[in-house]
Amino acid sequence: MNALNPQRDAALAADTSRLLGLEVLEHAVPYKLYKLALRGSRAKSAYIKKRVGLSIDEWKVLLLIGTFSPLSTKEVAERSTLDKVRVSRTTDRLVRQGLVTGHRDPEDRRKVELKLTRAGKAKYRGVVDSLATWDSAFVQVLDSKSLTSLIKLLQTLDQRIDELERRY
Amino acid sequence: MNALNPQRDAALAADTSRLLGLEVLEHAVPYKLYKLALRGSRAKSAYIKKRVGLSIDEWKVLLLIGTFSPLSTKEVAERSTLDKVRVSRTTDRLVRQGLVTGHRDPEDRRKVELKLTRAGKAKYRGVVDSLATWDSAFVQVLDSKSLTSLIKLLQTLDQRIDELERRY
DNA sequence: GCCTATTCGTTTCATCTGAAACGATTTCAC
DNA sequence: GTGAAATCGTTTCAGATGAAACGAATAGGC
Repeated sequence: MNALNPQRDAALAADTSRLLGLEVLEHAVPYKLYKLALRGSRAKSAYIKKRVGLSIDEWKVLLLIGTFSPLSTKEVAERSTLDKVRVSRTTDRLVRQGLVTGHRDPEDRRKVELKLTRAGKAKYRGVVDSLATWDSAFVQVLDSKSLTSLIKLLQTLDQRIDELERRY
Repeated sequence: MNALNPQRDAALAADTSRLLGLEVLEHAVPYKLYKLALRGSRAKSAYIKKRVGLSIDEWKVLLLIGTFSPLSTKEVAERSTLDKVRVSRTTDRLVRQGLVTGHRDPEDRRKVELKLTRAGKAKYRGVVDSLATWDSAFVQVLDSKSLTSLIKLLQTLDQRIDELERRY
């Protein structure tokens, strides 16, 4: 496989006529970005699974409930990238593990008031601690200037997606 | 039932979230990175789906076969992020669409020689063109210096994952 | 040659997934 | 008030998923 060559990559990304499949797939920025994000997510999840024994969905939901308690199923869905079906199933699992309680809201009996149990709070602290450890270790390779620059670049690209979604 | 202490619990949660939870979930770099990559991938896939009518798996496999033809199922799996089961099912769909042929390799009758049909080659050009259009439009918001910088940052973080996987 | 181990691709099977349908409840219009 | 519409969370159902089992073919040791 070819050595990394940022300048050539940039040129390739901008020059349609010279593109072949290989370059598009393996050297284009979107591909690198996607692969990095996926790898990072998987590595972090494996780490958290090992330390607190929860799946991605589980610790995400637990984190939200622990932080904003009490929360309804819908509110958890809105604050995460999970849909309500998935949240419902995840909270069900958390309840069965004795980490979360889900009683009907007396104010509106359609809703469920999700709260952490004592055991849930202990898990919550474990999740928060693991996340903090991993995330800070992750970005520690970057000095503060690089980190600021990265955040700005990501934000720019995020806005770019808005534009492209409108255009195409 | 466990004895709850709402006031103390609320204070604890709020305090913890201010220190860690909230920042970790919504403001941390890994989260931004993941969200951007996911959004970008979905937007691009929707665009390609609209232009050439293929799913992500389908155009990825088509792209690899078109670029390295002939390729076996295993080779496609190795060059992509898909496992062999997934590749097998995807090629099956591509064959049924008349875009790919899969004859047994006469040299080694366990293997399948995957090649593009005439229609497959037309699709291939459509995929390449769509990818080039999207990818170059995507990174066009960044000047060449920013792009180079971004690529370097991504590479640094990718290596960082290697380190963290070894450590934890 | 012969027998075992390995490789390749497909199929099986138990699980996961989310759109749509659903019952229960609340809100709104009248 | 009464009935229609909307909201909330769960369940259903048809399709997707991948680890493991599988048959077919080849490679390697003797």
